[in-house]
Amino acid sequence: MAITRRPLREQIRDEVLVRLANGEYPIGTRINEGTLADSLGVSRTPLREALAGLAQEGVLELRPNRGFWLSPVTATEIRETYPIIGALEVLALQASDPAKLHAHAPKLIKLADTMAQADPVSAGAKDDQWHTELLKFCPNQRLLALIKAQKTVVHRYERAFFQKPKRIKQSAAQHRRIAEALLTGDLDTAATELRDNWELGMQVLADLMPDTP
Amino acid sequence: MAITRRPLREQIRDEVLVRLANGEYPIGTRINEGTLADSLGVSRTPLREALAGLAQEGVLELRPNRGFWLSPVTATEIRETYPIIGALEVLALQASDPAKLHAHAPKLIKLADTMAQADPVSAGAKDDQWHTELLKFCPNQRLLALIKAQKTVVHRYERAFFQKPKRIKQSAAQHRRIAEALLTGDLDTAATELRDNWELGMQVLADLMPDTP
DNA sequence: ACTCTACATTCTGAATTCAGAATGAAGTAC
DNA sequence: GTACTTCATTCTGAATTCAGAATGTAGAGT
Repeated sequence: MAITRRPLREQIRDEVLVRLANGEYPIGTRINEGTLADSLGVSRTPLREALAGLAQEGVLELRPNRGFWLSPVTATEIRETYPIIGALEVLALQASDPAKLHAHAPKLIKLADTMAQADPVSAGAKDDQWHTELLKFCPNQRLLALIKAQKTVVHRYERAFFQKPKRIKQSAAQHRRIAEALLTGDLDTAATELRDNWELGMQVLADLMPDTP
Repeated sequence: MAITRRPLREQIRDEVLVRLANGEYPIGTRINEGTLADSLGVSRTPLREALAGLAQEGVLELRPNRGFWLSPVTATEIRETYPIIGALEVLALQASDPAKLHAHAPKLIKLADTMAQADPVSAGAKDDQWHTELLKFCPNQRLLALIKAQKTVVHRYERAFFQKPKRIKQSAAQHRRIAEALLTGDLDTAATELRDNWELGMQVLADLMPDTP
């Protein structure tokens, strides 16, 4: 067995993200370090390190002498983050080997079709999976890490997006068009469609958010 | 007077970055937390928080049970980071108000000309200043913060780039062309030239680096 | 009744302490 | 003389403790 000596701080990070995704902490409230540390069964030191990391990524907010807060994500924040992810994914796509993308396109088409029939609960995971597959030939590891970090910030809002089955279909159709463009070797179209894919997410979610709290 | 109660961890971060920029710590060595904490006059707790933040950005490396290391930047890392910065700056440019860019172009041209005559020591600062001025109308604060973070990683290699006066001139000329494109409202050309500007930096620095240590 | 102040409580930010992993040196076997 | 093992030392990772800031409440004064 692979002896997993993962740093406590990383395990904490993952667990906190899971709890956030489950909506266990109400938005807009303060995180009580002591209470959370107790509930996790660890001390405040590694917990603070984990929270500080999440704050640096933008998942949490750290107010001086006021601790960590789950500030409600504003429409502004959505409008700022999604274009970043879009641009980074386009860059990752352009950095990938076109031949490999071409060979991989059929699988991406299949995955898109699977997603089209997914229910709102599992659609988010399918969407994630598709994007991961799309970028798996990108050799720029730093870029992939950065994309992952940015996605973490908005990850818990995916659920809201896929609430309406229509959007699942819409998004899956975009995925299909991207994959088809890769099949014909039309990288420019693929890039444009990919940007649009994130643009759609931005528009929908920004509209759902309170405007300027 | 504005009573500055800046968190210790941020002050430490800045001080460590200054020392890194001054080349006070030899590349490829381990950072001794205790020693550094003593030399800074603080305890290891906030120091670790600061170092963890730098590690997350990629300035340092954190090996499990081996502490923080100043791993030598490889050619690979340069080749991975610069395109990211380039893509993000292009996005920031495209998100800016064209009218404001147009009005600001003369100042950018002037700054470019100033930089063309700078010596290798001050050229880096001039370069930074120019890029800051270029992006100052970008309304996407998160994007600007991300760009700043990415630049931190490669910042201490700027010095090497501007060692040769020829490169200062080259870079300044690119800046001028970008500004001129903004003056005529040709945003596409400006974006392309901006990408090339980072491409040039990447090529030169990657060649200077040891290949695959 | 309302407001302002003083004080007690709670929580964060930082220092200190403790436990366990990694490193290096000494000693022994071959 | 060389290689392997054992043990002491050093350093990281985590827990605990301490100091000071923020918040909430009770009581005095108007």
